Amino acid sequence: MPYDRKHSSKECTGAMNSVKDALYVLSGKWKLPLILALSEGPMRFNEVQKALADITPKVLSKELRDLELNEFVERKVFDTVPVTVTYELTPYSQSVWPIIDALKEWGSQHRERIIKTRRTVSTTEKA
Amino acid sequence: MPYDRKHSSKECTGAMNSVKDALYVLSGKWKLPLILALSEGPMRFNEVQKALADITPKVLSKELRDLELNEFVERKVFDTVPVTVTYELTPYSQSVWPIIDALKEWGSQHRERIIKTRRTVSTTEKA
DNA sequence: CTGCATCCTATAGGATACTG
DNA sequence: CAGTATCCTATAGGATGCAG
Repeated sequence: MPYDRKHSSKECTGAMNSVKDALYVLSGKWKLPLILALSEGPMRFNEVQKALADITPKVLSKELRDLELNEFVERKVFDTVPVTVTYELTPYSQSVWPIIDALKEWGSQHRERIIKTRRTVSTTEKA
Repeated sequence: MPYDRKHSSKECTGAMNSVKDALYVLSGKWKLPLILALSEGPMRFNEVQKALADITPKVLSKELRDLELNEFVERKVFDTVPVTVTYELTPYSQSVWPIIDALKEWGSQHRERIIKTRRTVSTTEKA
């Protein structure tokens, strides 16, 4: 069976590692949607939660801390009563925009074609 | 920090759903790397396994079936002895290339900055 | 060679309740 | 308001062995 290799596997391995690395920080159910949500501007904890619709505080809290760690998000505490906390994107976070954009584009164009292999209901319809 | 990313929350919700949908099919540790690997041309099961380096047959098998379900990959069986099976990308799979590309680009540019929050070692170094 | 069966672990993610 | 604490489930992912 003769196949033809399109390019060297060396190149591919490098690319593979890059993709894996990116995936490492950005994959998961919430990271990218979270960044997308925050692109509207600084938001408070509750507002973010509302924007994400179905995320629980525990998970949201963890995700935000992860994003903070990787400097995508900055957390600001205002000494009011009661305390006010906002989350906003860092300039650095702009670097992931192409990814979100590609995902958004793809999702909007192929939504109908998607075959659900898991039972998790993602968005549009609930049952 | 002024960004230009402000837009109405309506738009944002739509975008969010698109992103979630895309993530639904494409997220996970292997889907995208797998597609990247197969971009070299048709490969046999063992070859794919080698290309992915550290994936087990069970997982590989499942991932390939998922990709097949969503028509990113076509499985071809050749009636030889022993049987030969190849996997290759469908034309449709090209639609996800922008995503892989964005990921690859981002990964290669920000690799050094990544903070590992989990102990899973993704690629470049083992410990 | 291809890849399923079985068993197992880790972790992502969630429900619910509660606190400074 | 902004989370944390606790408990829990599902799933991703892995190890090993075997079968067509």
